[in-house]
Amino acid sequence: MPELPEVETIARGVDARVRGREIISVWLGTKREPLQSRPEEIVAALTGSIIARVHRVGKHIVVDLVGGSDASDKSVRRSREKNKQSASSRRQWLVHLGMTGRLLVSQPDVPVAPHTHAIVQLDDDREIRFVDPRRFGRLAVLDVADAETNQAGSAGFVGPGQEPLEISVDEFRALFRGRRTPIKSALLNQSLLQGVGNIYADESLFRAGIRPKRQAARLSGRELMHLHDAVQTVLREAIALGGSSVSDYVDADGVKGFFQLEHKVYLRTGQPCLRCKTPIRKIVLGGRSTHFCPHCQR
DNA sequence: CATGTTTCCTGACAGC
DNA sequence: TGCTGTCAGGAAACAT
Repeated sequence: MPELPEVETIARGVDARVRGREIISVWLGTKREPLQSRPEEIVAALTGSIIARVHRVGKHIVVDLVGGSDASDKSVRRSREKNKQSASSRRQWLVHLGMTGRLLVSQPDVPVAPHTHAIVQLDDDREIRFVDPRRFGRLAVLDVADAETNQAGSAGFVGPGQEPLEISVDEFRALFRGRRTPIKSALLNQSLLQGVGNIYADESLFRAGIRPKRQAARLSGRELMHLHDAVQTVLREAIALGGSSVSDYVDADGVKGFFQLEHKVYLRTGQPCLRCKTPIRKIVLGGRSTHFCPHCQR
């Protein structure tokens, strides 16, 4: 399941492969669930655009697009006129991989995998393919409004929460103030921190020595400081190793990550804690499987 | 608003 | 072998 480190790895890989390419055409499958924007809007936004950059925001892959064809779609054209951007329009293609989504850069002769929902043809004949068996992933396009609209000064999609790798300790503490929900659930809440998912929530809590069920608001300042550090350390290490390959995750080249070898609790139910040998326990918290060491985590 | 619960999907796997 | 049932889980929708 792609979380921040996996999405970062994929975004970097795709960026290195397709930056500067022009999009020639777009094919969309018949399934509706993966499309968050209207199909005509997606086709209009992508076709003829140049890929300026591919990066990550939270768990989203963001493809910055510049220029491109005039939209044949009325609402798209209307909004562009309103923003006076018809000459150098700026849009973003947002990809969320959900549980099983993949974004692949393929040669055209590579067979199209089952559950391929979108194929974006580039000017060098390669293709960006979006594949997602379980269809929890989403594609959307966004017209980027004027740069003043968001705080960071960077135009475009910013997501609902804070970036775990950029947040300060004080901001991090403030996120959990007054929250009665278990700390694990709070870590998974994307409108607080964006990018942390089930694996890295469990791993961060283990490294900080905190029980997943603890009420967020009841953690001490010191514990939150340790958790802030644990989250950042775990995410940075995971990025350095290309993410975690559990189930079928692979990066843009089809290469696996190696952080799963560093997992201390995730999917280690019943196995001895690597620090104290106590068997790792698994519980369900907010509908999510949750792994922890009952001795090391208080 | 905060929090908890249900729903969407298919592949993998257990059990018979 | 082949069927059925269960489970996984991000995020949105819905309920409390």
